[in-house]
Amino acid sequence: MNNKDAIACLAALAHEQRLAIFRLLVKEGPSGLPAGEIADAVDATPTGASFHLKELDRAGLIHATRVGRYIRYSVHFDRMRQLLTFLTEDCCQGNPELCGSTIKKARKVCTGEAK
Amino acid sequence: MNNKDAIACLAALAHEQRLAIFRLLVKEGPSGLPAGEIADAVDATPTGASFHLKELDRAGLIHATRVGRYIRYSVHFDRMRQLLTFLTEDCCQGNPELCGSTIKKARKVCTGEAK
DNA sequence: GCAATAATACAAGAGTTATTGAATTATGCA
DNA sequence: TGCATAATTCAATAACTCTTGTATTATTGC
Repeated sequence: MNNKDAIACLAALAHEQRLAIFRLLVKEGPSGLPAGEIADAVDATPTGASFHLKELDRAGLIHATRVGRYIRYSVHFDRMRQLLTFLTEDCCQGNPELCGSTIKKARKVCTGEAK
Repeated sequence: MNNKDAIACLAALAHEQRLAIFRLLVKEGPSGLPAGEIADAVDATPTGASFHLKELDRAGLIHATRVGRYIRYSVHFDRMRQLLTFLTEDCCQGNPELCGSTIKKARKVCTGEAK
């Protein structure tokens, strides 16, 4: 994950309906939900939901799979973890105790790093 | 942290210079840096840096302290943790093994929750 | 008080992103 | 084939955000 990727992710999430969609899909897990159900859940028009889903997809945060006449969307969890890692990278110059908690440990857990 | 707060944080971070500023300050830790040094580090004009610092401040992600004629900015680490928590909340309906890693654990560590 | 430095505030124009409605594509089923 | 459903694409307008330059505020030291 580089700066540009992270900005794309953050911009994608920085919108009321897109954030609601993302959190809905985070809760839902890998099986995801079809576009129509997502639109209903966040009170979006089909057109609006489609636009926002495309934005999240462009950022790499979700991905689409056609299942019959439905298109199911689910979170791209690797990408999500990469983003969280990026935001907490090198926290407090490697001294997590400085910020009063353990963001660095969190990062390790998020990413599965053993470092 | 509610939806509006999270959107403010994400929008604040979704900008090249602001993200660079934020990451610089995350690395720097609680002591922070003065505005001028930040502006130099991210190649911003004084006016531009001021605008972007204000945006990050408005989102609650950093805060300002005047020290003599300098204004030092540092990360508001609690707010940062709240944001990471918000994004990973109720991941996979509480079954972190579903997403192939341990985002839920990460969240506990981020937030210091014992739950 | 005055000059210099650090930083912010304001205003205007440019650029980008969001919303809306109508039209289009893809699939399933009778 | 023909119709209904699921979802996307396109085009136009509206709304927002960023950038730039100038002016202003706050602080230090002579």
